[in-house]
Amino acid sequence: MSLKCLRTHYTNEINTDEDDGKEITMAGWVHEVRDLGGICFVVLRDREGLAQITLVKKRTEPAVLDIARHLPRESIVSIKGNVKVEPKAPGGYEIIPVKICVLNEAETPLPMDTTGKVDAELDTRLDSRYIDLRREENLAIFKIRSEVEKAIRMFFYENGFMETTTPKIVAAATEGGTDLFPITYFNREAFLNQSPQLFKQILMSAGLDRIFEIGPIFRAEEHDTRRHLNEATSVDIEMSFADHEDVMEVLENMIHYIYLHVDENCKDSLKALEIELKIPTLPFKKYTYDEVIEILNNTGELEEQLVWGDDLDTHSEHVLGQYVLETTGEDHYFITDWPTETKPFYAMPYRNKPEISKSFDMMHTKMELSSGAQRCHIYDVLLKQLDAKGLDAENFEFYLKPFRYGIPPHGGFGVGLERLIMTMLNLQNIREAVIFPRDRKRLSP
RNA sequence: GCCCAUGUAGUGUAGAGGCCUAUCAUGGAGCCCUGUCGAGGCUCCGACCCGGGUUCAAAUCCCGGCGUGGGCGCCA
Repeated sequence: MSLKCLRTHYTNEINTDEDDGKEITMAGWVHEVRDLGGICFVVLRDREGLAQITLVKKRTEPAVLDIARHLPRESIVSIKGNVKVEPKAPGGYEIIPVKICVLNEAETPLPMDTTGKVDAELDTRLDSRYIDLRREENLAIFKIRSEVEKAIRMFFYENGFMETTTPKIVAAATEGGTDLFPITYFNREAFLNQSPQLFKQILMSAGLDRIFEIGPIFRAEEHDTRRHLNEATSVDIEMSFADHEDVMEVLENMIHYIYLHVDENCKDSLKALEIELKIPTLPFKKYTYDEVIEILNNTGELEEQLVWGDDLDTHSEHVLGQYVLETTGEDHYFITDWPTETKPFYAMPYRNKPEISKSFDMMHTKMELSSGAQRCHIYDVLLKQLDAKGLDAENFEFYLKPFRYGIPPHGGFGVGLERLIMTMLNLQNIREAVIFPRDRKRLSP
């Protein structure tokens, strides 16, 4: 027997104009049971919403009524019945049940409330994600995240990019800058990769021309903040015969495309989250690093003046974000032309001004979302830059060799997907943007 | 890693030395009730993170541990 007979319709698939009187079967979770004595309402919930099952005492078989009245909340049921158009019912229809099949009874008490009557702390929610996602507004985040990833793929396929997958287990601590998780690989030491960077570039030498990847990255930093994860998702691209200006254009177009797609395709989820999307305006405003330093030093909001060569700390990022928002009304903007020494070795220095590089960060008012650059494709310069960062070229042999046998000028970026979701949906904690987040303290579930 | 805050029923909270046999909501069990509401009414059930200390007396004050939240650093 196929399980198809357990569900003919999702709760949002009833058409009140056509389906009145029709026999249907719905399956899902018992959201609520309200027994008023002579009449009893069971609210059934599935992924798409709620449906009211109405049992009138006088007209319902006692056995069915008895089952309904004693259903523990969140039990799994399949209910066969007839659709009755009823303006009083939420959704405009109710189901008059013929048969209630209890597929799995839930224990009580539940680890947390599913109806929105009682709040739960994030930690409690994450411990019981399977319950947490039964709440519409929490599931909505992941319905949107799914659409964001779909939009990213659509955008890149439409723009001539190939999707790739690169290894997450690597031999060497690649770029420097961040701590890596060491692992045992058979009897050798290995690491979880911090970024697909080096592999993306090798693929430019291979001639793949334009690639993108959506995949996990691992950072062993012991930071513990609302905007950091130890396992995150990176949207990475690399494109050949392109400079940093070309790359920034792709990035802003991608962000714009995603916002439009979500705005168009996630109306219910946005409503559940009470979010009105603010579509960013193209092109994004660009500030050079030099301009940023000057702007920040003129705000009078820094305790200490910045000097050329400083990286921006958290406070500076916030002050700058506010400044940009107030002067342009936009959340998204670029900071370009960073000092070469603040950027990784693979960033391309300007030929006539090697102390600055063809690199950029793409910022949101609240935090950095992306960084990218035109890459250095000149073997000798690359060696020099590795050396300047104190990195040993021998460890990068697998990466460097392709640069000797024909690699086009190229560039790319990486975007933190969770940060994108977080800023888009105004989430207060980045963990809300991951179903099962990994942070300094959390390794389960 | 540093700093600050915090830990009370399944969940979310009140309590700030004795009014604590610990508040309220939600939830669970039971009873009453025929229409949309977070339905309502009544009865009952269920908790002070752990270990020391101060005190006649500790949920409450102190110390340590652990957990959690936030900020910073670092990082994306």
